[in-house]
Amino acid sequence: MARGINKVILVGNLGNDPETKYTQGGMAITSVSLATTTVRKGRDGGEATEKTEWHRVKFFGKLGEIAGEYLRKGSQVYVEGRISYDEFTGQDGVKKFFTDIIADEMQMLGGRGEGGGGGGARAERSGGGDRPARQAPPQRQDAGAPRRESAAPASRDFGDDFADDDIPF
Amino acid sequence: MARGINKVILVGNLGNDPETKYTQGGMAITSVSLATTTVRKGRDGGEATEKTEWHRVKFFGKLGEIAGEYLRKGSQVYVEGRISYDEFTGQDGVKKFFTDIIADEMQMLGGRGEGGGGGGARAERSGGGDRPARQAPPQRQDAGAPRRESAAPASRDFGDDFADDDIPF
Amino acid sequence: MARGINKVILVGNLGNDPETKYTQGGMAITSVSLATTTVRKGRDGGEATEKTEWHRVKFFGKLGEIAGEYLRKGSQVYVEGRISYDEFTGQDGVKKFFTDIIADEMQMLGGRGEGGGGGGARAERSGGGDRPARQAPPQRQDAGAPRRESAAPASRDFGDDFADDDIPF
Amino acid sequence: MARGINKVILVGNLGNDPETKYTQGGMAITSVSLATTTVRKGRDGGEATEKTEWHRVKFFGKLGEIAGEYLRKGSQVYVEGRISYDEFTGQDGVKKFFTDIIADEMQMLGGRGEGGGGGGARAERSGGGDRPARQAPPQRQDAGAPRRESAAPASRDFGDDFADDDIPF
DNA sequence: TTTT
DNA sequence: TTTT
Repeated sequence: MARGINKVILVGNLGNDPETKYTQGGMAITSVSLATTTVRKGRDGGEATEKTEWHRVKFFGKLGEIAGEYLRKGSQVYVEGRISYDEFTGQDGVKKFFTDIIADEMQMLGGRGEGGGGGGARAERSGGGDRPARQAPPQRQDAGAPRRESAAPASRDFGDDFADDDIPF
Repeated sequence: MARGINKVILVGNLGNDPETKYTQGGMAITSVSLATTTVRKGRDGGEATEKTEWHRVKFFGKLGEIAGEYLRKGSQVYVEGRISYDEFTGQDGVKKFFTDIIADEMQMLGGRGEGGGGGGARAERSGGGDRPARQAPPQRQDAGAPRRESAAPASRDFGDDFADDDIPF
Repeated sequence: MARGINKVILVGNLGNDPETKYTQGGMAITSVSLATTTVRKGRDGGEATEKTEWHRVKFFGKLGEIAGEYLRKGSQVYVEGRISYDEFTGQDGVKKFFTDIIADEMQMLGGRGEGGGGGGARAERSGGGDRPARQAPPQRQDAGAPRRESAAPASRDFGDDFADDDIPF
Repeated sequence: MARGINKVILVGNLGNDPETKYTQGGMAITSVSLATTTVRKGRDGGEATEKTEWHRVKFFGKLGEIAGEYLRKGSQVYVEGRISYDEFTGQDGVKKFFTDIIADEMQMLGGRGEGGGGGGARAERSGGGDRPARQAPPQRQDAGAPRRESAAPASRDFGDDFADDDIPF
C-alpha cells in the first residue's frame, strides 16, 4: 500500500522557451527550466540574501501540449507536481543523477498577453488516456538548444523512437 | 527583488536514523533520508504502479536539534521546505550534483511512542538566532554510516571545523 | 478561462466517526470533523499559544467510500483539497454561511492498526466516473449524531433522495 | 503538544482595494477579498464548470503594511497561510460564523507595474516583533467601504482602540 | 534505506 | 469532538 506525500509547488519564470518531444505513442513531453528566486533571512542579523534555484520541470500528455504551446521564455508560471530522482550510467560508466519536477498542474500567471503566450491558461494533467491521436506529430525534434545546467545526457534524451513504456516514472 | 515560490511538502518514513553535525558556530545540521511512496495510475488503463523517492532532507538550527533528537529510522514525518540544488567539483575534477530539501517545518506523525522518539513533536525553523549555546557539543562526529546514494563528497562533509558562513544556501 | 489556485493541506485528527450519505445516483458523500492544532508564537516575546481549528471536510465518490470505511474518531489523516464557501437561507429567512474543505486526496497516517481502520490507506478522488453501481446502498441514513458547530441546516442535509445535480460545487 | 498542519495556498485576484486598520499597538491589519476561479471536471462526462470562491484574507504586522501599500483591486497575488474559523454573537443574539485566511506569506504576481503596485514584491510575516514604531499612525480609520459578502459585524470591526491582546487568533 |  |  502506498504511503507518502511528495508535493512541490513552484512559482517562477522560464529561463528559455520550452522544449517539446513526443513519444512513439504520440504523447507530448515538454521540459522547461524554471527559476524560483527566494529570499533567505540572514543569520545572526545579517542581511537577507537571494538564492535562485533552477528547476527542471516536465509536463506530460495534454499538459505537455499546453505547456509547449503557451509557455515562453520569461513566462511566469505556477506549477504543482512531485519530485522525481533518477540516475543513469553514462557510456563512460559514470553514474549521473537527475532531479525533475513532474508537473500535475500548471497555470500561467500575469495574464494580459505577456510574451507570445496569452494570459491565464490553466491545466491539469489528464487523469488517464494520455495519448492524443498524435496531433501535430513532430517531424524532427532536433533539440538544438543545448541542455542547461545538470542537463540530461544523450542516453536520456528521449528520441523520436522513444516508447511510452520506457518512461522511468 | 525576489520572485518565486519554492515549496515542498513531504510525508514519508525515515530510512535510517538521522545524522547530526554541528557547525563551528554550534549550529546543528541534521540530515535524514525520507522515503515517499506514491501511486501512479497506469497509462492506457494499465494497472497502478508505486514509486518510491528518497529525499535528502536537511534541518538546521533548533529544528536540526529536534530532528536529531526525536526522529528515528522508520519514523513517519511531515516535512515542509524548499528544494536546493548544489553542485560540487570533486578532487577528481568531476562535477557532482546534489538535491536537498531544506526543511522549514517538521512534524512527527503517528504518535504513541514509536521508536525512541515519542509522538507528536512539532517544530518550525527558528526565524533567527540559530545559535544555541553549543548544547551538547559533539565530541567527534564520525558519521560512521556511509552516505547513501548521490551522497555528499568529502569536500562537502560538514566537519567539526565547518564555519556557518560557508553554508551554501 | 479559469484563473486561480485554491489549495488546502491539512494534517489532523477526526473528532468523530465519519458520516456517509449517498446521493440518488449512488455517490458517497462522507463528512468528517478534522482538528488541526497548531502553535502560534507569542507577540512581543509572549509565550506560544495553541489554537485548534475544526474543519468540515467532505469526501466524494470513491474517496468518500474509502473515508467512510477506514476513518474513525481519532484517526490521524492527511487531507488535500480546496475551500468551498456556501450560503443557505434557512426557512426562518436567515442566511447561513458554511465553509467546507472538499477533499481531492486523503491519506491515513500513523499506521499500525489504529482504531478499526488499519493503517496506510491512500486514495485520490477518482478523476471521473464517480458513480459506483450503488454498492452497499444505504438502507436508512439516520445521521443520528447531531451536526456540530456551524452545522448544515435541514435544508442542506443530503437525504436519501438527494440528486447529484443539486450538489452546489 | 501541538499536532496538525493547517495550510492554505491561494493564487487569485483582489476584488477590491485592500483595507488597512491599525491596532492600538500600531500593528497593521490588512484585509482583502481574493477570488480564486477554478475548473471542476464534469461528472459523468458532463462539461467542466467554473467556480469562483471569494476568500477573506488577512495580513498582519509588516506583511499587513506591505499588502496595504502594494496590492490593489485586480492585483494577482500568491498567498500562503492558514484557515481560521471564528464565531461571534451579534447584539441580536444571533451567532455568526466567519472564515478567514491568515496569511503568512504573500507575493505579487504578474509584475511590470500592474496597478499602482509595481511588480514582484514578496514578503513573509515577520517571525516576531510585529510592532513597528507606529509608522504612519492612522488618524481615523473610517472603513468607509461596506464589507462584502459574509462581512464582519460591527462588533468585530477592529476600531482605533482595538488592543493587540484581543486578537482572537 | 523506510513504510504498507 | 480529536490529538499531545
